[in-house]
Amino acid sequence: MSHYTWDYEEIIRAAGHRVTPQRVLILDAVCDSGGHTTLGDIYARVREVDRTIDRSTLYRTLKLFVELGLVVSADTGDGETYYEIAKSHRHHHLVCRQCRAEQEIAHTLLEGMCDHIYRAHGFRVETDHLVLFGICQQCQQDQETL
Amino acid sequence: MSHYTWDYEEIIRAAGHRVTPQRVLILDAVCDSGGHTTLGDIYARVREVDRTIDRSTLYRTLKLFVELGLVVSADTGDGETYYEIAKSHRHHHLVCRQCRAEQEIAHTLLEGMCDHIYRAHGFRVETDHLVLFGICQQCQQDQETL
DNA sequence: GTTTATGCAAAGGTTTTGCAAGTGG
DNA sequence: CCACTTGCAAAACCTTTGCATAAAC
Repeated sequence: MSHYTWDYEEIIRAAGHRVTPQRVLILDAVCDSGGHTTLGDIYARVREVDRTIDRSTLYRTLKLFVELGLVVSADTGDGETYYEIAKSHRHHHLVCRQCRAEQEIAHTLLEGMCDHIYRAHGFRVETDHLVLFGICQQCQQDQETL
Repeated sequence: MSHYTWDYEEIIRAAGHRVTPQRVLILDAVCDSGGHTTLGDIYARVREVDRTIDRSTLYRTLKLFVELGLVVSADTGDGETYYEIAKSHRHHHLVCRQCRAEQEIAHTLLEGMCDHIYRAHGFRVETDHLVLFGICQQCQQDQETL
């Protein structure tokens, strides 16, 4: 899951923007974090490499990356925005309220719902990165055995 | 859509909290606003009755009401938290990315998806107030006619 | 060289918190 | 009465913005 597989520099330049060390560093950080991360986490990562990088740069850069489609953002509904490297397949996340574990799920599982909503309300759901909260299998089993 | 139908005072007291004029006023305001409202809106409403009520009281009270299940909160991703009186039926919201219009949808539309997820991953989705982003019917039509 | 991006600092906004005074049960 | 609540003020956040400097192209 590396951004090295696509020519991100070309994408940035094609949109009339410049490839700076900071931008490369930030894209690296989002990549290295694996799943989805918060801005605070990305900040900590880039800070380990470059002590002078500023939060405002991070905000501006992430906003740009989302616009360019290099990064997808997800609003969890709990106040924090999550960021993740754009992948080829649309997917979403399940986050367990108890153990905080997260897993990825295919977009296929949501397609039925999107259809239902479109048929009922004419509304085209475009959430490309949904985060659903609930209780994971493991925590359910742990509760039953109590 | 009135809170007078349930014994909210009993719920508050049962949890070891007190029924103050401010709390009653705030619950009234959330109710009167009909659908979902922002804290600023609630603040304006309660201020019309009581000029001395403070924002911090409002924050504390709404937080309490959410804990008690009297009010549900949702983060629409635009920086403000929305509040709404808890209703008997679970429901969710659609937010248009273009015109920012919001509409309510029945939980029924999500049940199929929840089942799919449970069957595929054993994960029990418990999001009781989901906010889905996309493009509403009106904005789709406006785009087509351009 | 131009134009864009950065870092800094400061501002704007929402939400939280410490504390003395007030009030519900 | 006593513990919980309130209002006030201040602080803690998160995010954005203006501007001079620095860097990319």
